[in-house]
Amino acid sequence: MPTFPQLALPSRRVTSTDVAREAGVSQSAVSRAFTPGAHISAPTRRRVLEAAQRLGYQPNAIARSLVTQRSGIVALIVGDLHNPFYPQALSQFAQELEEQGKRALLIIHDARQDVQETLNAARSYQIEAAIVFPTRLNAAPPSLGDVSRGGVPVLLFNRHLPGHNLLSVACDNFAGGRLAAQVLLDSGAKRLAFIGGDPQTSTHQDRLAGFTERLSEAGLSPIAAPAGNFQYDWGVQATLDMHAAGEWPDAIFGANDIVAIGVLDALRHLGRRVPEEVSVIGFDDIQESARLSYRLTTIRQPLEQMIADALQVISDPQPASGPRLHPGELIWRETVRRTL
Amino acid sequence: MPTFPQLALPSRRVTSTDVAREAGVSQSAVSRAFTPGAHISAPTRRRVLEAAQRLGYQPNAIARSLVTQRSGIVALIVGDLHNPFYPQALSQFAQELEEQGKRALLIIHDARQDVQETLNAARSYQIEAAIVFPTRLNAAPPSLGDVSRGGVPVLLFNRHLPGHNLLSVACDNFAGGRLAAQVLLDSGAKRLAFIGGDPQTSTHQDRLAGFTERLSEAGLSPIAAPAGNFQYDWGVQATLDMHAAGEWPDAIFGANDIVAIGVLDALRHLGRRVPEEVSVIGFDDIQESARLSYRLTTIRQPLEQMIADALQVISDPQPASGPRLHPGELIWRETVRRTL
DNA sequence: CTGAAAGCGCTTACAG
DNA sequence: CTGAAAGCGCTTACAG
Repeated sequence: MPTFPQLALPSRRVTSTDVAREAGVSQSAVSRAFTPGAHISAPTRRRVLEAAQRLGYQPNAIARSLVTQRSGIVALIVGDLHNPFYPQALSQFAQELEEQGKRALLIIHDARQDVQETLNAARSYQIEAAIVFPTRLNAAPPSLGDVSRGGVPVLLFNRHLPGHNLLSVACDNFAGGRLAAQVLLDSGAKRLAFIGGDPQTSTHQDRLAGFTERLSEAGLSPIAAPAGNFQYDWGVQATLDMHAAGEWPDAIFGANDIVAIGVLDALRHLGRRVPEEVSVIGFDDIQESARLSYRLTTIRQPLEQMIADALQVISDPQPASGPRLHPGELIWRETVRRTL
Repeated sequence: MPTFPQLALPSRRVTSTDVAREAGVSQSAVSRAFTPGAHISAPTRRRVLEAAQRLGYQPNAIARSLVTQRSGIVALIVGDLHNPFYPQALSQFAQELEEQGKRALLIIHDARQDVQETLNAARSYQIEAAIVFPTRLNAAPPSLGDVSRGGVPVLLFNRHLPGHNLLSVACDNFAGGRLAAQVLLDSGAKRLAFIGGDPQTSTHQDRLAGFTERLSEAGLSPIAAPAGNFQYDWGVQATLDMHAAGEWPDAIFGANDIVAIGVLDALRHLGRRVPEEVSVIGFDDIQESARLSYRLTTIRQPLEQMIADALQVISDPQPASGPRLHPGELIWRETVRRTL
């Protein structure tokens, strides 16, 4: 039979039945040939695989999902990607998922709509779990718990919702806040400020609480602790505002790295020397923080551990009992004054 | 009938048949109630929707895909997310896709494996199209075309593969390179350098070719044009290397913004003043470029247009006839010397 | 080990 | 407009 080029025709998709015919076996056999633990003889398997190869057969994961009731799809729900921390986390998640033979459905959640709706839309794809990156998610959508009761585990990453019994994996922000205070205190700082993020988030609250607690143990309290959001522009503006107000700290704890970087840029703009006049410390350890022009001292979130933990939790969801916390690690660079 | 709380039981998933029973209609009716253009009377529709509401029914998109042969899934394949340009593009794509009622499958492509394999894995999910962000993809996988012949349009975003008839949407990099040269020439530059990206990519090649062409029209040629990759560290290193070699340009065209930002940081590190001693121009206009401490003059890629175009192309794929090019736009900021 | 058959949860002609 | 029925492409007991 001569072969005709089929450039114009949309080639009909080839199914297991086609392969069965080609290989001279039953359709069940070809299914078994593609199912890891199945009972099938080596010769049969080989014939099937060869036939599949010839025909360009690829099992249909959609059909498989329908019968196995497992889609292999995990939804990654993210608000926005302005903070570089999230793309980093996102891509590591997707990569890990792939290594487990799963797929990541990326959903950009519009802050204007209800998370619940977003989750529902995802649920129709029979997702096995949803990981929520609450970049813009402040308050607790009361309905969020429903989904996890509906059989699909929902995990909040990098945040927890006090009072809601959701799965969550986060950095130990309270301890991290304490650590930041400790480092700054050790450097000799006396007038410390906190430039907050979104005040409704647990990340902001916990970091601030830890920071304040440690300060009070030293008989101090923050000379300022403005809250805003977790973005660069806010770090710049808050610093400029402080300067305009004449209230001048000798150490600043930025709620996260991107805010701290805004602080650094504003400080440079104002002509203040870091760390000679002001020490600055951040939180996250995003890649940018290591750059030549920042060299930001910061508390690193153990992303890899957190992701591994999150994946482990959703694959074997237990009733949540508070957030799962991972300790942050101090990364010494050049924005905090060395003790003499 | 009393209701029992079912906290411990994984609630069986409710199907259209359950809803049909609850509403006292046929299963077909409930399907119609959820199909936009279907013929169904308003009262029936309402009864179905109410029953669905009571039962918490959500149509199963997997089952629907199987019969309609349309999954509504578009694969977004990305190498790495180091260049902030990609997360930006990625999230805009996902958002647009959602607005069209589609879903984004995020696939992180490991540079060590064949793109073809990645594409095949995606294909098993019956994706309707694949958008490839070739962050690390240099050479042309010869098999790439197969997939597009297999019925699934594959579109390269922000790059094209000369000699391969793939769908592709990109910025007009050649014209952009010319524009960069023009701007620098107008500022009075005489000794111009290009700090390249990955030399195997069309983005690098086209930008360099346009740049060089315009220079030659002015009777000049680049005093240096080292190639490396599209990352920050390379921008730093290339600048430091130039300095060490004593070859000093009065204007630098960075292959993309993140490289140009590396250049800027290195220049600051070396104590060279921008733009007084050296002008710098980039390409992309990523968000970072607007920051207080960079204020990078650059050629903006019209991301929104490019994305809209890409989506339009994959929804109605025509035989590719070369890349679809969008003109870049000059964004004036503060790293190129103003003409006197 | 292998095949025939049922069934996953939908959509969509086909009759009425 | 509505329902009964076939069928999308698989997996998986059930017999052999």
